[in-house]
Amino acid sequence: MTRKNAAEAAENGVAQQLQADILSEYFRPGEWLKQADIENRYNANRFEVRMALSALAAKHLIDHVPNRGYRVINPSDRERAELYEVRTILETAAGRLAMQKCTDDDVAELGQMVEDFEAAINTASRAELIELNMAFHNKFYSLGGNDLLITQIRELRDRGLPGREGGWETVASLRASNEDHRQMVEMLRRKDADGLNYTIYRHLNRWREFSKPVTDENT
Amino acid sequence: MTRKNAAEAAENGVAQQLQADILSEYFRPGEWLKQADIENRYNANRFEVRMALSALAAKHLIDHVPNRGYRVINPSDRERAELYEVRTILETAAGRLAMQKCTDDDVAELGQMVEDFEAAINTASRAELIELNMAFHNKFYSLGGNDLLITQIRELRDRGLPGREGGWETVASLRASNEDHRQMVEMLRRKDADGLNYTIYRHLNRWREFSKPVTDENT
DNA sequence: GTAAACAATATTGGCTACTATTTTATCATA
DNA sequence: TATGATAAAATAGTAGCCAATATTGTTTAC
Repeated sequence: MTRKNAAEAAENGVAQQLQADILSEYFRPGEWLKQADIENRYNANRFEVRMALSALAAKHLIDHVPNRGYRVINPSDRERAELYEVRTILETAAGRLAMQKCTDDDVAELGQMVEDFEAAINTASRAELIELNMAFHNKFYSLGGNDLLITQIRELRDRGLPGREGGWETVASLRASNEDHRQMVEMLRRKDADGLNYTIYRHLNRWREFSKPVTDENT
Repeated sequence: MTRKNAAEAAENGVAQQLQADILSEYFRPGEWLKQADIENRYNANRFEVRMALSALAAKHLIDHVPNRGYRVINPSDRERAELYEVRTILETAAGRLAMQKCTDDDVAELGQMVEDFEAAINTASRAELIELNMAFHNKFYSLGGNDLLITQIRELRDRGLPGREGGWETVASLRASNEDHRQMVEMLRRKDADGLNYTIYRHLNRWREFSKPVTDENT
C-alpha cells in the first residue's frame, strides 16, 4: 500500500487509514508509531493523530506505553491462541443460532455467494475478494438475529492479527477458505449442527497447522 | 455516592470515576453527560473529559451522538436479551474450559468461597457481598486460562448493569445466586459438563422470569 | 390560538499554540 | 570503556478560541 492522496485522506478518518495500514502490515507488529510520522503520512494535524491513536488503542489494535507512545500490537503466541479461542466460541455459537433460524431462501442466497466468490477468484481484485468474503460472513452471522453477537465477532476480527502468518496470501488459501464456506452452507442445509460446528472451528484454526515462530522484535 | 475530594480524583482517572458513577447509576440510563458537568464533578479539564468520554464510548458504556454529546446507554429489551445471549455463550464456554483444566484444589477453593459467601450474607455489607461475588466469578473463570475471555465477560457484564431491574436487591436473591454457585462447583467436581452448562445458563437467565417492562425515557 | 419562521443561546467539536515531563541520544571526562 | 552531565526529541497535559450544530425561546403571520 502506497501513499494516499489528499482527497482520499480527507474522506476517511486518520484512524481508519491507520488501521488499514496496520492490518496490511505497512506498520509492522511492535513498531513504534511516532506522532510526527503519522502527521506527515496522512496530512493530519497533531490533534487528529492523537485522537486516532487513542481510538485505536481503545480497540486494542495498538498499545499505549505512557510517556513513550503507541506501538502496533505484537501478539504473543499465547495471546493469539486466546483470541482465536474466543473467536471460535463466538462464531460457532453464531453458527448454531443461524442454523436454528435460517430459511431455505437464506441457504440459497449463501450458496449463491459462495459461487460468486468462486467465480471472482481469478478475475476480481484482492480488495473485491475481501469485500465478498466480508459479505458472506456478515450474511451468515446475521441469520442468528443477534446484532451484539455480530458486533463482538467483528471487533475481535478487526483486532486482526498483525503478525499473523499465511492466510489470504495465495490463491490456494482463498480457494480453501471458500471451500470452507461452501461446506458451512451445506451443513446449514442439512441441519447438521455438529458438522457446522466443526467446519467453523476448522475455518478459524486452519492457520495453526502452518504456524511458525515469529521473531520478537520488542525494543 | 457523593462528591469526591481532590486527592481521590487525582489518583483515579476521570474515565474510571465516571464509569463507577454510571455503574452505580449516579448517572442514570439515557441521561446526557454534559462535558461541563463532568468537568466540574471531577475537577478535570475539558481535554480529560473528552478523552474519558470517548474511552467509555469505545467500551460501549455510553453512546455518542454527533454534535449532541454522550449519554449513558439505555438498553432496550431486545438489546438486553442479546446481551444476555452473548454472555451465556461466553460464560458457558468459560465453564467448559474451567472444567477441562481445573484441579481438585481449585474445586475445593471455590467450594470454600461459596461457604464464605453463605456465612457473609447476614453479616457483611452489600459492597462486601458484591466483592465476594466478583471474587468467585473471577476465580471460576480464571480456571479456563484465557485472559481475553475473562475480559470480554467482564466488559459485557458492565454493559448490562445500567438500567437492569431486580437482582441483588433482596437477601433471597443473594441466597439463590450463591446456591447457583454451589451447584456450579458441584458440577465441576462431578465433571458434569451438561449440568454445568445448564446451571450457568440458569444463573444468567433467571431474571427473565421476573422481568417487567421498563419505561423508555429517551429524550 | 396555533404554527411556522426566525433569533438567541448553549453545547459540542475541531483546532492551534504553548508548556511540562519523560525518554533517548550525544558527548565530555575520568 | 564506563559514567555522568547535558542536549535533543518526543510525548503528555493544559488553556483557550472559534466554527458548526442543536436546542430553546420569541416573534410573526394566518
